[in-house]
Amino acid sequence: MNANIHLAVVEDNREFRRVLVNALNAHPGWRVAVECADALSALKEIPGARPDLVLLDLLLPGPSGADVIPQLKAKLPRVPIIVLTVVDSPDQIVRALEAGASGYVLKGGSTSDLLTSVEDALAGGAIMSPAVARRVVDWFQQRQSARKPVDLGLTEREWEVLRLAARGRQHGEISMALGIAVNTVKNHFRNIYEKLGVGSLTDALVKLNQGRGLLDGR
Amino acid sequence: MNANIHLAVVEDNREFRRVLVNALNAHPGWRVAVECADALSALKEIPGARPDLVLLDLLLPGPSGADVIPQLKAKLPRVPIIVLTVVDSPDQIVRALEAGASGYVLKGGSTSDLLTSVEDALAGGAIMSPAVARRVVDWFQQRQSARKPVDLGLTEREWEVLRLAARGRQHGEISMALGIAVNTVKNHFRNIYEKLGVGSLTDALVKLNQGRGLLDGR
DNA sequence: TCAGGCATAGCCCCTACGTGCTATTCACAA
DNA sequence: TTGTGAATAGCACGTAGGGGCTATGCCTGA
Repeated sequence: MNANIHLAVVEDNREFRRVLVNALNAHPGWRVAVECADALSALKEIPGARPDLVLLDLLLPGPSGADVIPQLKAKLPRVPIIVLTVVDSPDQIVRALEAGASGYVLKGGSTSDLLTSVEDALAGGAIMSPAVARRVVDWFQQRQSARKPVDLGLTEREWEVLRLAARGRQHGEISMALGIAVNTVKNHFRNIYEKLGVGSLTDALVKLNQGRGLLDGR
Repeated sequence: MNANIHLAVVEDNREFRRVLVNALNAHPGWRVAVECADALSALKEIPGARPDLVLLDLLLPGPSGADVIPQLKAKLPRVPIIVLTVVDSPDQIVRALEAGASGYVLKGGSTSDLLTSVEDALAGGAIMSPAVARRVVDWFQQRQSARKPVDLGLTEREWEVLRLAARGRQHGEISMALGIAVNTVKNHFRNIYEKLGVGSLTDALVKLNQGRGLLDGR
């Protein structure tokens, strides 16, 4: 099964690319079939070469490596992509994983660690070094805590009203559902808006989703 | 620094717990200070014992291990919790990580792998075996793709308008931002609403978030 | 006992929004 | 060439939603 594994490498730094390619070629059964220095040529050359795995740097001249992940994945859905970069922000990591990366490895680790990672990825696993995993876990926890403390003094009733509104009910329907007058519903909204410092339902929902936008990611 | 690391183990299976405790105690400098067989006693005994790390099974008689994570974390914020279980569903894994677990290890790996994991966690890293990482990555991608296929024939321009609206901009602001007339913006909305089969912005956003409710989870 | 917060409710007003209808331009495919 | 769809734009109309202002009954804590 080590027959002839073809690899693709996208990395703009010449020096580092040389080292990388040499290390990979030294591994029995592996061969670096494509080398690219930027995102555009990666998109041009990689799909045709049909490699078994892609090693991708994020910081590239021009379009970022993150941008090419979805497009590569679209053309080579079953080919694992490992991101290899110095960027260690949780957001970047999560974005890469969402885009379809199978692994995320920080530059600076040992070469043998990297080779192991590639092996794991070829075997169908996903790769996260403890440092990267730490970031992902941080992201999860911040995501969680970013949701709860949304506690800007809204009363129970106000939450009820807001939740119904967030499901698309309008004032009249809410008043029916809660068995109160429309004017009362309006009053609740009035108070909600004041507490949140906004001026419309959409604003309120945006605020509660903390600026994340209600439909980022299309 | 290996001075005297105190560990806590929560695991209902007597056999497995024995094996586990023996393996951990065999490690120089480590000592299992607390053993619990269920969630309730874990909550009672662990905070007082102030261990340096907790190994936690998810499948326990009575309350699940997942339920105790937040409470343990509240009392011992800086103590890493490693989940050690047979449960490998992405949802469970993500839930545990959100709750505050620092690592997630599947039972069935080798004991030495486990010991390495504990070391990594004590060193401040997070732990995910390739198998677990795979699940997490799957979760990310499914989360992403669960959003995309919302493709009810909206044009590029319509998405633009909608995205701005979802961030709280109103018709006038959108028209400014895009350099088009307010009437055109209204027209886009008209078409968007028709395509989505709704009658208001809120409805549209609800629809695109596929009924998930815009603020479930308060 | 009294102040203050909450839920309730009414009235008036204005405007952003949703909708019905029409029209022009451009690009692309039949 | 003609037709279809997208993007642009206008006008007119009605209403849901947001805001100013006031008021009452209830409960709780000082």
